[in-house]
Amino acid sequence: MYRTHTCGSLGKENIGATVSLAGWVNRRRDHGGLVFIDLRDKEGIVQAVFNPEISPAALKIAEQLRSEYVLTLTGEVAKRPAGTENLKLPTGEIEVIVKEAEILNTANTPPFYINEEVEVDENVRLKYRYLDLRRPRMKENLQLRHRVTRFMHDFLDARGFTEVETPTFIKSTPEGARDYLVPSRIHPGYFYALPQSPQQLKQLLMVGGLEKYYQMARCYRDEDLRADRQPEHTQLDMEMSFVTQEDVLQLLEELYTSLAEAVKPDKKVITPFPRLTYADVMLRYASDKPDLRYGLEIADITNIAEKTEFEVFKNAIAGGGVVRVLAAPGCGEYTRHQLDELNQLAQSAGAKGLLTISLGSPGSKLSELTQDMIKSVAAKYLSLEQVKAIAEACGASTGDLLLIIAGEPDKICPALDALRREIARRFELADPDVLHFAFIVDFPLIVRNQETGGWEAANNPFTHPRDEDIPLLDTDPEKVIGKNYDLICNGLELGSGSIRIHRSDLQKKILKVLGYEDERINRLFGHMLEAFDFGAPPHGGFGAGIDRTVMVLSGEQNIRDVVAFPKNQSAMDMTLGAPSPAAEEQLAELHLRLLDEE
RNA sequence: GGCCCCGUGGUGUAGCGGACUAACAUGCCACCCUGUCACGGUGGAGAUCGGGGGUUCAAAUCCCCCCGGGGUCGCCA
Repeated sequence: MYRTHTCGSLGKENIGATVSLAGWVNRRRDHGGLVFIDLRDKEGIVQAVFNPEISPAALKIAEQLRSEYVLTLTGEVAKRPAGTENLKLPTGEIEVIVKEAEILNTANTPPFYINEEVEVDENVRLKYRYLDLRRPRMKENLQLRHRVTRFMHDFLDARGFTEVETPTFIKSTPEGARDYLVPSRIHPGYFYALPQSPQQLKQLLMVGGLEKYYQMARCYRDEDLRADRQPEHTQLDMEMSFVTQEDVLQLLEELYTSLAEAVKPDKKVITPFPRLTYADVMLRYASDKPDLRYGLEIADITNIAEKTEFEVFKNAIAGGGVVRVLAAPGCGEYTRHQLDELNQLAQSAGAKGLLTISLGSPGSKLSELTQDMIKSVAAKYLSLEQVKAIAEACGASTGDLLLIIAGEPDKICPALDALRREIARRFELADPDVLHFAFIVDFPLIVRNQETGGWEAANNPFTHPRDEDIPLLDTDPEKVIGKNYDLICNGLELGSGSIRIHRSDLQKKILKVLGYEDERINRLFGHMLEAFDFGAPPHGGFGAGIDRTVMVLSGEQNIRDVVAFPKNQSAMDMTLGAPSPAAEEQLAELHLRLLDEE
C-alpha cells in the first residue's frame, strides 16, 4: 500500500495519526539540517518535514529529492508550531513529520513550471501535455468537464432518457462539413465516414421507439480549426419523441440553469433565457451568436441616411444596401489614429468603409448638440437634425462616437459584429461572472448557395419547416422558417437542434426543393424515408457542445484548454505526433496508393 | 489559400542599427544554512537572438524569402 491518505485531505482532525502519503515533489526547501517538502497529489498539497533528529535516514532521502520526483512517505501528522502556520494552504495548520521515505521515481527537470501559473508557449505545453495536466489550471478544467458530463448524465437519467451508443464508422452523407474517411480493407475502394453527428441514427432511434435518447457523442469534421473548433469534439446528443420546440427549449433551459448552479454556483445566470429570432439578432447585434452581457445595440438608419446628401449612403441604398450604426460610448474624442484602427478593423471584416461621427466631449445632453461639436468627414453632408436622429436611434449621447457602415446586410454584419466586440473588449463590458444564455429561433430553413445559385438547407435537410410556411416551399423557399434553434452563451454557440421531419412525403418534398433528383434521394436518404413510412413519431432534439460548454463555464478563451489532448491549429497532435505517414504495407492492405503531390 | 500578430538561455521577459563579450527574473548545478512555505546566502553553467539571403564599416535590431506557432476570413448543414 502506497498511501493511507491523500495530501490535500489532511487536516487538524488527523493530528497524532500516522499516515502514509504518495505524490510528487511540488517544492523543496532545504535548510541544511532541516528539509521541507511540499508533497502534491490530485487532492492538494501538504508540507512534509524531514528532521535529522527524527529520522536521519529520511533526511538522506530528502537531500536527493528534486522537483517532480515521485515519493512515498510515512510519518505523523502534527500541529504546526505556533507562528509557522501557512494560511495560504488548506492544509497549512498541520504538517507531516516524516519517519520513512522512499523515492518511487526520479524526474527530469520539467521544461516549464508545474508549480507556478505562468504562460508557456503552447507548443511546449502540448508536447509535454502530461506535465501541463499536472498544473492546477488544466487539472481544474478537466475536473470541471467531468462534473459537467456527470451532471448531464444524472439529469437526463432522472428524466427517463436512455443512453445509446451509435457507431463511429458510418456512411458519408451529402452536405455539411468535409468527412473524415476510414478506408475499408474488406471492400476495396469503399470508405466509412466518421460521424459529423449521429443525426440520422438518433432519428432512427426515435423510429425505434426509444422516445428519449441521449449520448455523449464524439463528432468529427475535417474543417479548419479555430479557437472554439477542434476536428473532433464531444456533443451531448439528445432526441425526444412527441415533443414540440417549446418542450425541447424548456428542457434545455432547465438543464443549463441547474448545471450552472451545480458546477459554478458563483456565476450569475440570466433567467429565463431570452428567445431571440434570427432576424432580430442579426439586426440588433449583427451576429447569430451575440454576447448579450453588454448592450451596444446596432440600429438601422437606412431611412435617415437616404435623406442625407452623402453620396456613399445614397449609392449603397440604391444598390439594395442598408445603413446601420453602432455607438461607441465615450469615444467621441478618439484621435485620428484610433479612428483609423477602427476603420481598418471594419474593412478587414469586409466593410467597404467606416463612417465615424464624433459627438464631441461628454457632459451635455443630446438636445444641446451643436454643429461644431460634430466631427466627421461627412459632416457637411449631414444636417444637425440628421446626426441627432442617428444618435438617438442607437442611444448615443454627446461624447460618444457613431460607427456607421453602409452596404448589403450580408457584407456589413461581420464588420459591425467585429466593431461591437472590439468596443466591448476595450471597455471590458463583458462581465466574467455572468452567463448570459439565450435561444436563437426562427432561422431560415433554406438559403441560396452563393456558388451554385441553388437552394441548400441552412441547418440540415431534416429540419421541419414551420407548419404555416409549408405552402411557401413551392413559391418562396427562402421565406420558409424552420423549427430549429441555437443555444448561445457569452458569444459562443453552445449547440443547436430542431424539430425533425417525420413524414416521408414532407421529407421528399424538402429534398426536391433542395435540388435532389429521385434517384439521389433514394440512394442517399432511402433508408430514412423507408423508416419514416413505418410509423415514425414526431420528434426533435439537440446537440450541445461539451467543449464549448466547459469553455464558457471555466471562462477559458480556447477550446484546447478544456481538452486533455487537443490538436493544434494545423490539426496535429503534438503529444503523440499525429498524423504520421502510413507504411506501404498498410496502404496496400487498404487498397490505397498515394498521389505524387508537388 | 488571404489578412493580422508572435518567434532572444529550460521557462517568462528586456534589448529594436554601434557602448551586446546579449540584460533581468526564475529554473538548473555546487557549497553553506534547523521553521521555511515563491525560504535565504555565495558561486557557477546555460542563448551564434526560428532558418536562409540581403542592405550596412557594423544587424537580435532594417529589408526579402522560408519555417514554426497563434488569431481571423474562406470553410464549419
